[in-house]
Amino acid sequence: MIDLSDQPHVTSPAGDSLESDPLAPTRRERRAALRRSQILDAAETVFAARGYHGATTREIAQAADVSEGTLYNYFASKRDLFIGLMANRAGALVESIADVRADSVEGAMVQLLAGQFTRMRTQRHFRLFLQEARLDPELRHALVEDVLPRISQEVERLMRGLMDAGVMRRIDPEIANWTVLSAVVGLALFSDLRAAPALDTISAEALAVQVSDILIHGLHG
Amino acid sequence: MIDLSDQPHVTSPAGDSLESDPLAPTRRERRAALRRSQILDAAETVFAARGYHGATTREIAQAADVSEGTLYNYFASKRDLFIGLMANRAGALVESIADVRADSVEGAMVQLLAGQFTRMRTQRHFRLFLQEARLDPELRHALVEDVLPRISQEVERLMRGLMDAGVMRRIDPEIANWTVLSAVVGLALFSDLRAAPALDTISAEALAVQVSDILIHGLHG
Amino acid sequence: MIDLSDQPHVTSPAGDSLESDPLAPTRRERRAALRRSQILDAAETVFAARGYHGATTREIAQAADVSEGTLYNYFASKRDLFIGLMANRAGALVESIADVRADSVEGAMVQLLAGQFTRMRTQRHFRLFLQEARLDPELRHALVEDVLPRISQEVERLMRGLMDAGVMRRIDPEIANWTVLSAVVGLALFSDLRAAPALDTISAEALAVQVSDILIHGLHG
Amino acid sequence: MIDLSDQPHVTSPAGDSLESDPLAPTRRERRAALRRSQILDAAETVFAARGYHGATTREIAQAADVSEGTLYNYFASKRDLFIGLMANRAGALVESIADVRADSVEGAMVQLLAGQFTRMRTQRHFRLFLQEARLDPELRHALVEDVLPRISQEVERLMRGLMDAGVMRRIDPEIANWTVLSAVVGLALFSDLRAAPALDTISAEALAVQVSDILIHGLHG
DNA sequence: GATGAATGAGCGTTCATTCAT
DNA sequence: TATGAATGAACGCTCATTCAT
Repeated sequence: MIDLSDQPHVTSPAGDSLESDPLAPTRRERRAALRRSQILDAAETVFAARGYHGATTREIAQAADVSEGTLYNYFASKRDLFIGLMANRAGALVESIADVRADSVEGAMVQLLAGQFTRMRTQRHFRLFLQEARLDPELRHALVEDVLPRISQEVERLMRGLMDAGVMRRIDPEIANWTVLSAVVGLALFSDLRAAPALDTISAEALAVQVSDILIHGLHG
Repeated sequence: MIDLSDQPHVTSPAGDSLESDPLAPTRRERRAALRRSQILDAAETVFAARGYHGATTREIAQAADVSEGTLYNYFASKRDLFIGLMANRAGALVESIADVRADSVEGAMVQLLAGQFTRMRTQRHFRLFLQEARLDPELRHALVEDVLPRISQEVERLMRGLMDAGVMRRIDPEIANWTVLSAVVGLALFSDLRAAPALDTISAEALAVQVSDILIHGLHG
Repeated sequence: MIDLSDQPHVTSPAGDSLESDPLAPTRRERRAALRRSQILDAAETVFAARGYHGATTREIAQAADVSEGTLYNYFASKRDLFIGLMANRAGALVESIADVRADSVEGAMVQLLAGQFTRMRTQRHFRLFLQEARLDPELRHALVEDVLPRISQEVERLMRGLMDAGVMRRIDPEIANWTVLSAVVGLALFSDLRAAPALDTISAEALAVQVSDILIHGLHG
Repeated sequence: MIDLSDQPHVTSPAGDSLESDPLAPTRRERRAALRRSQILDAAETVFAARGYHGATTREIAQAADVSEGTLYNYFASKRDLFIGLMANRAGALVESIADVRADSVEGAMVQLLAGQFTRMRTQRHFRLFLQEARLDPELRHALVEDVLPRISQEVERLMRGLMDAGVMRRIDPEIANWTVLSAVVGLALFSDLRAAPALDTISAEALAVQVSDILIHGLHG
C-alpha cells in the first residue's frame, strides 16, 4: 500500500461539526482521490522501470494494490493512464521552473539546471513521455499542445527577463529556450543510460554549475 | 558476448570453391551479405516508422521481401536484429563526426551540428537506440560500451584540438562533450515531435549556426 | 424452483402498520413494486435493443435510473432479471390471444395474426426469449413449461372451437397450432431482419389477411 | 482430430507423375483446405452447442485440434469465423432446395419440408445465423444480401412453376415464400426447444406431410 | 433498502519464435 | 537456405457480481 503523506487518512476526524463544509470533499471523494493517487504512483514506478510497452496493467494494478478492474474505473485505458500521469506530474514540473528566481544570469540558470537535473534523476517518466509521444497522436497532442508550451513559456519568460536586465544578449529566445531544454533532456538521457561516469558521479548542483557556465559563457569563454 | 563486427554469420568451408582467392567472398557469401543488407534496410525503415515495439517481424520481413523464417537465419531475434542495425549504422555516424575538419571553433561546431541535425532529421533509428537501451541490458551494453565511446571520442578529439589551438578555453572536455551531444539529441527529439515550429521551418544549417553561436559564445555573449 | 408469479420479494412483517388493511399493499410494498416495474421496463428496452449478451447490467440500471446494486436487490442475477421479464410480459401475451373472439375462421385467424404481428413488431423480447432458452435450462423451463403451454392452449382452444363449429376440418390440432405459431414467429424474425421489403412495407393487418388466407385456404386454394 | 472423409489424407500418393497437373491443388493448398475444414467443423459444433456468445475461441481451437493462433491464420476474428461458417454451409442449403423436383404441389412441398426439417434437426447453426444477424451489420448483410435471396429465389421458382402448372392458385409469391420459410424456421425453433412432444416424436417425413397438408389445402380444407 | 466502487475470471486477439517441408 | 503455417504465452480490457458504506 502506497502511503500518500499529503493525504489525510482519517476518515472521520473528531473535530467535524455536524454541518460540514459543503465545499470540503466528501469521504467518498477523498477515497477516490486517494485511489487515483495510488494508481498514478504505481503507474509512475512501473512505467519508469519497464517503459510504456513493458509495463503491464497487471503489474501496475498489483503495485497500486488494487485490482485490474479498478484501474479501469479511474482511467479508460492503459494509454489514458499514461497520459493522466503526464497531466498529473506536469504541474509540478512547470511550477519548479516558475519558481526559479534570481537576479543574475548565472544564478537563474544554475537554479534551473540543478532543479531539472535533480528532477530528471529521480523521475524518469517525463523522458518516457517524450519518447512515446512520437508515435501516439493523443499523447503527442497532450504533450505538445499543453505541457511543453507551459514549460517553454516559463523558460522564455526567464530569458526575456534576463535580456531586459541586460545580462543576456539579444538572441532568438525560442532557439535559446529549446537549446537549454535540449541540453537538460539530453543530459538526463545520457545520465540515465549511465553512458558517462562523469555524469553520474557529479552532484546535480556541480553539474548545473558547469553546464550553466558553458551555456552562458560558451565554450570559447 | 555481443558481436558488433557486423559480419554475416555464414561460414565458409575450406574447400568451398575451386581455384579462387580464398579471401574473396564466394557467391554464397555475397548473396548472404546482400540478404543481410536487405533485411537491415527494411528493419531501419520499419523501426523508424513504428518504433521498436510497434514494428512486427512480419512487416520487416515483407519490407525486406523475405520470409519471416529467413529473418531468423540472419538474426537470432528481433532484439538481435535491432542491435545488428545499430552496429551496422554506427560506423557511418562515427565517420561523419570524424570527418569534421575546420580551423575555427565556429566552423567545426557548425559543421558538426549541421551534419548531425541533417542526419537526425532523416534517420530516426539512432534516437530509438537511445530510448530502448534504457531497458535492455544487451542493447545498452552495445551502445554504451561501443558506439557512444567512439562518438564522444571524436567529439572530444575535436575539442582538445580546438583547445590546443587556443580558440577554446580549458573546460572539462567530458562535460563539454556531453553537453554538445545532449543539445544535438534533445533538439532532434523536439524537432521530431514537431514541438516547436521554429525548429521545423529552419534549415539544418541555419539552426546549426544559431545553436553553435550559443554553445560557443554563450547566452551572455 | 422458478418463480413466475411475478410478485415483489418484499416481505411484509405482521406488525407493519397500525390499523390498516392487512391485504392492502403498504407504502413500502408499493414503492418496491414500482421499482420492480422501473427495472423491468428498462430491461425490456435494453434487452430488445442489444440482445441478451449485448445488454449490460450497467446500462439497464442507468435506463431504470437506479444503481447496479439495486438491480440485485430485486433480481438475483442478470439471467433472473431476464426470466423475470418474460414472466412479467407473458401474461399480456397470453391475454391478447385469449381475447381473440370471432365467429368465422377468417375473422379469428386474421385477428390472431394481426395482433401478434403488431406485438412482434413493437416488442422484440419474446423472440429473444425463444433464442436464449435454447442454451439456458432455467429459462427454457420457464418458457416451455409455463409460457408456451398457456399460449398453445389458447390457440388450440380457438381451433377446437372452430372445428366444433364446422368451419375447420379435423386436423391434428397440435400440429395446426405449432404451424400457425411458427408462421407468426418466423415472419416476425424475417421482418425484424428486414429480410424482405414485402414484409416491412405492408401493414400488420394486410399481412395478417394474406397469411391468414394461405393458412386457411392453402396455397392450392 | 476431426476426420474429413472427403479429403484425401495421403500427402504423396504413389501414382503421382513427375509432371503434376498445374491446376491440381498443391500439397500445401490441400493442407490449408483441410485445416479450414477442421476449423469450420469445430466451429459448427461449438457454436451449435454454446451459441455465438457462449462459444470461446479457445474451445473452438481445441475442438479443431489446432492452436488459437491458427484460428486467426484462417479467419480474421471470431465474427469472421462465424460468417465464414455461414458462407461455407449456405451452398449446401441452397442446393438442397434447388434439388427439389416434383410434378405435384404435394410432392414438391413435402420434399422441401422434409428436407429442411431433417436439416434443421441436425444442423442448428443456420438458426443461430438468423438470431445473431439482428445485431451484427456485417453478418446481417451476408445473410440478407446473399444467402436468403438465394434461398427464397429457389422457393419462389418452385412456386411459380407450380402456379404455371395450374396446381397452385395465384397468390403473391413473395408472401407465400416467406410464409413457408417461416413455418420451417419456426417449427425447427420449437422443435429444438423441445417445446412440444408432438414435434419431437414424429419423423421429419410425417411432419412434412402434415404441415404440407395445412400449407397446401389450408386449415379449412 | 440504495449505492457504486471494487473485484477478478475470463474473454478475443497478437506476434515473436519454431520447424516441417 | 528459404519458407510461412503453427504455436501459445501473454496482453489489454470487460462486466456480472459483491459488499462496505
